[in-house]
Amino acid sequence: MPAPDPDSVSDRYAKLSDVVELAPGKRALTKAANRSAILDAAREVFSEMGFEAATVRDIIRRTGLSVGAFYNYYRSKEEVFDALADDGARRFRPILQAQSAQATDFPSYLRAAVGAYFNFLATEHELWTRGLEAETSPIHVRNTPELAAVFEEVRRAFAATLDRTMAAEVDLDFLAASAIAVAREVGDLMLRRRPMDVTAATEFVVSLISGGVTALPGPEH
Amino acid sequence: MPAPDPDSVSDRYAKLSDVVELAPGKRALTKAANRSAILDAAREVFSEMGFEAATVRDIIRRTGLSVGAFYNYYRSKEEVFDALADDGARRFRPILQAQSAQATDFPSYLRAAVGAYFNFLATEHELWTRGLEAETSPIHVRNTPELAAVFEEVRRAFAATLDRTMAAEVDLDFLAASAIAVAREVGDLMLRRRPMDVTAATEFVVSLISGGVTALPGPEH
Amino acid sequence: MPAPDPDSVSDRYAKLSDVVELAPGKRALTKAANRSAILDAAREVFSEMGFEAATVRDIIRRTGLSVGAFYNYYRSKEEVFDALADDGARRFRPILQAQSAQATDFPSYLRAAVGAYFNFLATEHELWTRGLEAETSPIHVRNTPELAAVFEEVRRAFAATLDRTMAAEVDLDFLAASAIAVAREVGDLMLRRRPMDVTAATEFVVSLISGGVTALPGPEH
Amino acid sequence: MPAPDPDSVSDRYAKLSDVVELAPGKRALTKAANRSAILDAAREVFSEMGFEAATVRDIIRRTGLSVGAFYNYYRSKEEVFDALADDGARRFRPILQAQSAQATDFPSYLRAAVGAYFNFLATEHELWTRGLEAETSPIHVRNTPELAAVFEEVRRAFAATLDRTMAAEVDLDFLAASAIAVAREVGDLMLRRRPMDVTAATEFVVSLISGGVTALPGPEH
DNA sequence: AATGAATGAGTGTTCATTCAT
DNA sequence: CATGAATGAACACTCATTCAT
Repeated sequence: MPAPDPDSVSDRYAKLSDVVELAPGKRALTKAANRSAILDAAREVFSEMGFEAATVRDIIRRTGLSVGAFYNYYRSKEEVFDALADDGARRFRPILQAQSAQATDFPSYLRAAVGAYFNFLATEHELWTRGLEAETSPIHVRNTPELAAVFEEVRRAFAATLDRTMAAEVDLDFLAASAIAVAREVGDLMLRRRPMDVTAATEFVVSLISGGVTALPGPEH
Repeated sequence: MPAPDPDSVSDRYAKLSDVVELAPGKRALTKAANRSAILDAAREVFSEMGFEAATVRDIIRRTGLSVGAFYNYYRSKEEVFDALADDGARRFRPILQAQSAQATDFPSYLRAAVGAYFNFLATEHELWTRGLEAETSPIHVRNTPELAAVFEEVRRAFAATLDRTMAAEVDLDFLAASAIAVAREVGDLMLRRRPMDVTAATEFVVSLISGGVTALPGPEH
Repeated sequence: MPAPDPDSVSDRYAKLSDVVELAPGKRALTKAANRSAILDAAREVFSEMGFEAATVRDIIRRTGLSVGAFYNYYRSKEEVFDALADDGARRFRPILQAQSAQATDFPSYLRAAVGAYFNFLATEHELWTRGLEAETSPIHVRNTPELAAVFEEVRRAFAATLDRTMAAEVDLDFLAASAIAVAREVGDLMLRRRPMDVTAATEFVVSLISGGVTALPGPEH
Repeated sequence: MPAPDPDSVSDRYAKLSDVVELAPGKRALTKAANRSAILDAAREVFSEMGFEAATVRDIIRRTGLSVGAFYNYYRSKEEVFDALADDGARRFRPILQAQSAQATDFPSYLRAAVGAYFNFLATEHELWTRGLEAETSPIHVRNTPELAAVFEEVRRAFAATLDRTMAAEVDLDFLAASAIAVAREVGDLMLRRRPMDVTAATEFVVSLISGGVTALPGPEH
């Protein structure tokens, strides 16, 4: 931690050594590619076996790089984990903002946020489970670092909207936590259904949170 | 060595010496105490660092016993984990059944189940965080074995009730998962509030699931 | 090792405490029985799994005694091993002496010694393999302590006879070692044949050592 | 992890870097040296204390390497053992074949095989007892993996020859076992004599097996 | 930078032995 | 003496991390 930290995922593509050549040279490309390859591999591995069980060798094995190279890009196993979280949050933020831009009241924000999340989920899903899909049946999508980050993102924005639009008499903490939890759980289920129906899932969550059981739409409908 | 193994400390509770004296002898007392001490320590350790990260040595360190003693009582790290799950389920089941006995429709069952769960949670909480309470801030109560078992219990009963009382047009999987998730999350929050208000938390969950945001009671009210 | 060593197998049946009662009391009987039970169990266990793999618990499990009792009778796992050797030697010595008493020249002594050994082997065999016989197929009778002791016994007597009756020009060390080795190996084989033919085996060894291949009798003949 | 495992140090002997330079690079040299150092150390350790009693740490202690390094080269304690056996057999086979090529009848084959074995023994001896020679007095060369393999080799060839050249009336099993045992024992003794006389030892065994005691040559003669 | 062998603390587990009861 | 729970040093093996090449 005394060192300059070359690793916040915001890749500093142009480093002194690379600048010698006019365009980002092969070196720089390789560097970015390696960094990203490690990240991808780590995503898969963490999602397949969880952080604890995953070994650094599991990760680099999928990249074709060497153990040593891993430590050139990330200082520790934990750092990749964090990088993954950053990465997820960075990818999710624009989606969230795009969808929730014109939402003003709680229901519209809720729909925007949940929709954004489910879309993100559907898009990313294959990144996390590239290939082996049905081989092992991971009853739950593991608590990947990116998911954690995304939740945090939503939780914040969500709470803010709630704050602005709801009367003070509801327990905002409880409500935010509940909504997030429902979204997480339903999102999880959604990922495992075929066909994967993002709209239906969104509708379910919005209805449940807004009007409770009685407001619920039917399934497959 | 897969055989019953008469050598382990475990459970030949009824021996001559025990029968002769009315109360369990000092030996038996110590045995029970140790077994329970290990269980308690394991509960704490698992809840603080999760099963993978927890080491057998972490567990026994808190008991003052030796590594060897651990293996006198449990055959493996996994066995304590399972014992914990059994234990939780065994303690929870009667509570759940007592509360949900006369519930016939979905709302009353929901209230019964959530109430049972929150009561169980409040009661058990100190078992899981004995002492160190605020020392580390475990953002989430970890997925302890007992919690897992309890969830399973509720999920089953819950789904059954749902099945009987709701029209076919709601997505039961989504609903059950959502209700459980909300209960889990709100329960978690409840545990960290002072004063700990079981009734309010129960009321919140029941209201949200039944009638959505608009049906929600105010906080601290 | 500073202690008086209560354990050389030559059982000191009468100990101070036992002498209080006139005849060897129940205590003494039990003591002798326990000591012998441990020895028997150890014999089996060592012969089944070898010294290293055998555990003290394996041994006492077969006696119904407690671990503690084991250490009342023998100071260590190694000590039982040694006791077993002593025991075997002590049982074998009279047999050997009886058979070789009137032997004067080398051939007659050879026959006597080999015969004694094979008889001993046949007799003891069931002690070592009580029950499970064919269950596992121990390609070789394990180098039990008693066997080692018996060999030593024969080797000595053998060398002595050799010394007296053979011209100085044969290599006595080589010869003794060879004869012993042959006896050991053939004895081993003999134990696994059905019917077990002690005479044939003896004849084979005596013939081979005396006259070489050309002097050999046919098998099953 | 049962898969070929590209991560272990082992044997991707032909790599670009190795092919470019004529001689193996320093890296490769070190690797080969370490692998061989471990093998040598294991040979010693197994021969001194036997497989069961030997610990991986005993082995690596003699190499100056770390525990981890051991597992870079061999996947388990058992694997070194097997490697040792393979190694011994591989070294012995050509010697045996060279010597027994033109042997047709039993006596000539016997002399060839025994001679081959004793020569092998004499050559290998220093490998097994490097240094400590007289320090501990290993009454018997332990049943090292290589010895076991070599025996098997001889036993097979031996039995084959026997089969072809001897009348059916001798007990081939007894005879093969006996000859092997004698060779083993005499070889053992030979190793401990100074000067070490391979020819005399061979002569002794051949004479004894062929013609028995009366055919024996004198010692040191 | 890349490589991959080396490192050694740490893991779950076993077992000879001790000792309070 | 008998008992069996407690002890802790070992054991085989793993893995994050370092570092010479």
